[in-house]
Amino acid sequence: MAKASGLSIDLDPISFSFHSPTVLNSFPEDTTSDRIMFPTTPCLTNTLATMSPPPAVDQFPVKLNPSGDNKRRVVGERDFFAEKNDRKLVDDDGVDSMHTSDADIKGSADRTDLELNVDIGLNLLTTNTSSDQSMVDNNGISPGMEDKKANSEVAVLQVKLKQVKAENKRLREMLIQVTKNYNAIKMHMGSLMQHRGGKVEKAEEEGEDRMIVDEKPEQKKQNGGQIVPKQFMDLGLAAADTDEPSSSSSDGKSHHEDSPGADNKVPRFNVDQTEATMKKARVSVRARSEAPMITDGCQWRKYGQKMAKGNPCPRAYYRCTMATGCPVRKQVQRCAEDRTILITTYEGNHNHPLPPAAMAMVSTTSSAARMLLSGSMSSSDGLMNSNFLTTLLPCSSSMATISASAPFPTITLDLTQAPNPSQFPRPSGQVQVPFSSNSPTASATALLPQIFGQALNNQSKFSGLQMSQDLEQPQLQQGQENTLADTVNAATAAIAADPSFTAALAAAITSIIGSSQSHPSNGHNSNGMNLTNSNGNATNPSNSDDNVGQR
DNA sequence: CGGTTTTGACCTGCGC
DNA sequence: GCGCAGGTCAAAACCG
Repeated sequence: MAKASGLSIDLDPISFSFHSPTVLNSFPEDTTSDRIMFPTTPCLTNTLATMSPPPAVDQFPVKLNPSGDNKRRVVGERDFFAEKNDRKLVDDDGVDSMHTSDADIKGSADRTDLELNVDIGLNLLTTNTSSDQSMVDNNGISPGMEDKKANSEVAVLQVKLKQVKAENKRLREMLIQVTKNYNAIKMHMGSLMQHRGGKVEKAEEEGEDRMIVDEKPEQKKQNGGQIVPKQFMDLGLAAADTDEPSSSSSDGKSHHEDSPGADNKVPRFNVDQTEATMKKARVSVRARSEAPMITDGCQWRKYGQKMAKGNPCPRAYYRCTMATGCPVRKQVQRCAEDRTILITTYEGNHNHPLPPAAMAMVSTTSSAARMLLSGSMSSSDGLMNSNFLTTLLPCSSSMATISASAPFPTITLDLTQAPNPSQFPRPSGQVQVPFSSNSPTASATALLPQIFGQALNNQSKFSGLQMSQDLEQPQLQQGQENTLADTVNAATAAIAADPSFTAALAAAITSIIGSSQSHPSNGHNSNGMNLTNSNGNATNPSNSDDNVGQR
């Protein structure tokens, strides 16, 4: 799949860029760092190790010109040795135009190719040093053979030097691009943190008094630019792997137990804030299903049920039982307005390996939560949110809602048929992107996590690069918009036109892959975006029956 | 019999 | 301080 190969560099700029500052500063000297993930790096490193310093070529003229003239020879002169010894030697300009015909050149090139093949096997690079000169001169080898041998070495070195230069050039361009991306991300995060600072203060009063709220960008720079990278890494893989158990959002005890192991080099503001927020971030999925739960591949145990205000349907609480102490929980509740709609809300990160069937939903929740947090850190970050949504939606043929006003940052993925956005009340500050679709069936609901997982997984990989490019190259957005619009239209048309939902899903999945490879844009889609006034959960405020205690 | 579900009690945060 | 609502605990019941 495209996800696995070829896209790793382009689609995962965060991990690269965020690890890169140290490497970038030392590159290319620090070519052994495993943080450099260019596929060609090992080759380059080896090549540089054997080829550097390149001026080693200058040693050969000494041998090639016994007269003591140390002037450098050029490669084009090497066919001189195929001629009679009485042939005129090259002039001081290193050009033998008077005696070199086109046939000679071609013949020389052919020989060079042949010699290259032979000489590579001889490993001449490791045996021919300046200190060998006297030994070579005295070991009884005829001058002709010696010259020919040296000539082939020159050819080998010249070719390799060309290759190295070309690779260096390519890597330099990539390095420049990566550096740009990194700087853009750093700047963007700086602005996000500044913007976020005021919002965090209130949360700090709840007990996280060790956070450094007023940290300024200058202070971040003094930390070697590691703050932003570290934070994002923690949000990503680390969050899924190291999240400790009992991260109940209500007991609050875990908030004071998870800091001792934190990296002291990282300001607590970032680590604590993101960890605490990550635990509270939620991903809600709305889907039509007759089943009591949507199939997501995980094992759940119901630990509670409660009547929620404004909804006659009870809310069930589940906790993941695939591993002891897994902090992941979910709530399942039917929509008050339409009881065929099942609302599943996920919270937390699994602390154990997952079966393939569960990976999709895990990708969905973790990626959505990650994107939600990164996007919600700034209300002005329209790029992020729209970027996320437009990537998500081409495959979902539904509606995604980001709630910044809810108690916990929540993103709602609406997989139900919702041609009329006003059908369900929405919280204020939410962004909705309606898409036309056929209504998913209960069986289709089981497939949706896979689709979302793919989409969100892709999104999580390219978001950083996309964001940086958005910042640096706004002129590209128009073209990307077109690409996205095409993708959206194609996916929507495929879903709408095909009566077979399975076929439509295949088309949608194809569009996902295509969109990820073609750099989906953050632009507006053809279906538009609109702001609505609602508040995130599908409860009906007018239905104020107090059902608590009816259990 | 072990795992899961049910359900009343309890805890916590928040608004008034 | 009080009540409300959301969330969790844990014993009992249930199930395969």
